[in-house]
Amino acid sequence: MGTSQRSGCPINLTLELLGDQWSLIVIRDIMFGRRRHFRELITKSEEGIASNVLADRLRRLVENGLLSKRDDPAHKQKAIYSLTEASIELVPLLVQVGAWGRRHTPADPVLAKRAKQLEEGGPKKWKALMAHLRASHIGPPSA
Amino acid sequence: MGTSQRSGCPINLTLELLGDQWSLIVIRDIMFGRRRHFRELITKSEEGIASNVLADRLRRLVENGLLSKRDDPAHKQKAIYSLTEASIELVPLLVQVGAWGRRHTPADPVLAKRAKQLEEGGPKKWKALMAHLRASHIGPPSA
DNA sequence: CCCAACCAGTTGCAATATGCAATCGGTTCC
DNA sequence: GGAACCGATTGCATATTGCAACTGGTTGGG
Repeated sequence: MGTSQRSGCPINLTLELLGDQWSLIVIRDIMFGRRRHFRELITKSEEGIASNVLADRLRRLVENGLLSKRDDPAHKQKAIYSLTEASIELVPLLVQVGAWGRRHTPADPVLAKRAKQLEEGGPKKWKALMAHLRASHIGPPSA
Repeated sequence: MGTSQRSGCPINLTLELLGDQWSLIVIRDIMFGRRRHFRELITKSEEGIASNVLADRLRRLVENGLLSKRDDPAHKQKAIYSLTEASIELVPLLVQVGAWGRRHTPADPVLAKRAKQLEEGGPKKWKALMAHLRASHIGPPSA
């Protein structure tokens, strides 16, 4: 799946990276669900991702610059996954995915609440969220 | 793949419908590439979709209300595929997919040109495009 | 010190999906 | 009447997914 390069269309290239059932779910959980470790992603997964698939997706997302991985200083075995600038810039895309899902799928109103707030908050709110994510995943600019 | 219902999250439900390598490519080609027939989608496909996969995706997209299918009055064998209101409302989502791809993938500048224009045109331009698509795919409101 | 719980994955296997090329029965054009 | 065109379908090799069990190592409490 690596260097396929079906075409240079930006939509196609994005789908080659993220067009599967799980990649955006993993990013959603890290972005909105505050998960940072493998175990958290597995055990708190609403959709029940399999551990081998999660391992594969995390590896590929890191490989493609959508996540970064580092050791947890407090625990030799724990790995901390963080969003990168590239994945933080998926916020507007995810907002539109949520907005469409809210209107055209039988989405649970409770789960759709955050999607609705982000959608109605507009670009201003998205940018605030993105700034917040940068602070907690990438750290201050001079760090 | 039918009634999986992994969760009621709007992002998840959207990915269950459209989260694969080809569905959004097919919609992109119908939406921006003015393809309306099976043959057009196959022979003019930049990415080279296989005919069995295209047949499957068209069937599923029709089944899920993202496309409609009708007979071509001018040719007994031809089927005309049209966008529906649901897929026309994917415009903002596709704009964001294109916008992200333009920034974060090695997209061809020529192919990225329309993505750039739509992105920079803002919601006003998207709505104009959506109105145009409604006119040519769904027909006038009182028809 | 010891053991249970926890850590990030890996392995094996069956089921499913994809990619590819050839082909089908029917239609239309010349 | 024959070639080109129509929307698919078929058969087959390969790749991906889902599931459950398991691995080697770490940590914290008693």
